[in-house]
Amino acid sequence: MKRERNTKQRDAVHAALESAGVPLNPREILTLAQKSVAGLGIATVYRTLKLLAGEGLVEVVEIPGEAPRYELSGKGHHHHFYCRGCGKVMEVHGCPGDFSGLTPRGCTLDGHELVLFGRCGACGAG
Amino acid sequence: MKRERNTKQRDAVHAALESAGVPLNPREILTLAQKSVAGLGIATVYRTLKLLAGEGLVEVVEIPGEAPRYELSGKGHHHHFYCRGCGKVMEVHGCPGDFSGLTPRGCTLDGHELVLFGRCGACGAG
DNA sequence: GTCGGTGCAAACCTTTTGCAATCTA
DNA sequence: TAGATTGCAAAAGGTTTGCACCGAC
Repeated sequence: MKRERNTKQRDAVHAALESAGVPLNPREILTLAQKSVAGLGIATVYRTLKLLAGEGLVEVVEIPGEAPRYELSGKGHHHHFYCRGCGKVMEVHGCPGDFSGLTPRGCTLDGHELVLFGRCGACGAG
Repeated sequence: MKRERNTKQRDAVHAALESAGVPLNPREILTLAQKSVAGLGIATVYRTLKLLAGEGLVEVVEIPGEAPRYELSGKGHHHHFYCRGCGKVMEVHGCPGDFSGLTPRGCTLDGHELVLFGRCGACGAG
């Protein structure tokens, strides 16, 4: 059996996500985490994210047309709003819920992903 | 002004999407289209897809964790069901519709993307 | 001391771009 | 003929992997 070890790199990645509060991409995570672990490499960020995702501590947020972002899990079921103006991602609490009526015949539904698009207040309706 | 020209390459890409009926990724489109245009290059597929998307003839289908796929537009508003077993993508007709209640305060909603996950009949409930 | 984790660099993959040749209108 | 389009190859991201060294337990 393979036990995992606690390292400052892993803490730094986790802490970066925690302090940000919004989904970050690996590059942003690297920048943030390097403030506590100077020599941190991007490869370690990817490895750590994959590891944390495997543990269920981190979730992947996919915005169509964007690189994957990562956020801490444990926030309960939620979705995201993507601002086409500034690219900012916000959490959307609540969920329309039951999509079973849309499921194709013969298929079993076990999850869904919803992303809202628009413009945030700062970017205006333009 | 820049007028577009009709080329066999463009026809081949469009025909490939038409014959498939389901969203395809660029590689699959290349393979299909090469049956009618032998020397077709992947770069042309990408350029053509972008061009067709700009014209509104093609739409991008993003499945979290998967490479982008493309499908012909003009099917009206719909979403997709992704089978975790075989990776097949099916169309989902109908839409829960109004997500304006979920939109963050101060934000303007102008679109959404919904993907359902599960297993198709052939892949069982496993 | 062991063996998992890390950093660096190279490898990979997908997508984009530069450029000369080609083809449509 | 003009200029958009193409194919090839190189470039440009983003992500993964090999390997020797480092560090947690």
